[in-house]
Amino acid sequence: MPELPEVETIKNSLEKKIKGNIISSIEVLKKKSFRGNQNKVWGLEILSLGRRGKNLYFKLEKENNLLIHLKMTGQLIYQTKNKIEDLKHQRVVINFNDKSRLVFNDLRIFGWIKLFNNKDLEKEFTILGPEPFFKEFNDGYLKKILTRSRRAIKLSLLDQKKISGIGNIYANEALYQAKILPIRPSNSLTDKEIKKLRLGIIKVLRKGIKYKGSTAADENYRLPDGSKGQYQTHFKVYQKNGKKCHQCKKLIKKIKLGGRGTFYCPVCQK
DNA sequence: TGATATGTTATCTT
DNA sequence: CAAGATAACATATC
Repeated sequence: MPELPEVETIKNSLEKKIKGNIISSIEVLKKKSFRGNQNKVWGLEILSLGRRGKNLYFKLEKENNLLIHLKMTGQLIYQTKNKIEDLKHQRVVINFNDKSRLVFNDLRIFGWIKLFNNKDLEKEFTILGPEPFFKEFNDGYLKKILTRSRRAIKLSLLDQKKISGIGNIYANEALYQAKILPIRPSNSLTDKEIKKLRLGIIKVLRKGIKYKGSTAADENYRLPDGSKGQYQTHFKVYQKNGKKCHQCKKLIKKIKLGGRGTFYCPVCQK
């Protein structure tokens, strides 16, 4: 799924391709997938690209911004003029002056592109918790949000209002890295465990970015050139149920937590 | 064929 | 009242 490392990878990759491009038109093939008046941005230049949590945004001229959320199956595929090819689940197509285009392809139609002015975009971001790479995400902050809750620690990691950018894959991997069981109540973690968890989160996210995100089994995540990420080859627990733990050789277990697949080593994680 | 996968949000419950 | 739990969204795949 597109989580922080996947969206960061798409941002970095797209930046080289579309920064400075001028939008010639936007075709909305599925109404649900685009909110706002797409005609307002015709003729505007893409000044820069940014990411906040799992959100990607393009800053345009005249204080316009396109905010994009891929949800679970969204893809952003860039095609130059000699490589134009229709995809199976096209929802929005952004055409550029140089005849290249960016296709928003989304199987399940949960994802969207929204048009915002600068002020409203800022407002959208205020509800999100700090990025794991922000200074503000320190041991004290993590302790503060965890001691207030009795929910399973994994559910706290997935809460975008508390920490932004972590999804199911990286939550599972970070907890393995920190040797903490996903079902532990958030407020039961010791100071030492909180520190290990913070470092574990940062470690797996950095590794995810290094390998250009993960395209696990049955996943739709793609880079803008259509290729797959490679972090899935480094998973320690995600979708590894029934396989041996790297450290202790016992079998990785799978349970459900908050309706989501949850993977852990019953020996290494306490 | 119905269960399964998942990010976010609306809505219900404790 | 707030926090937590759960359903809903849409669709391909097994």
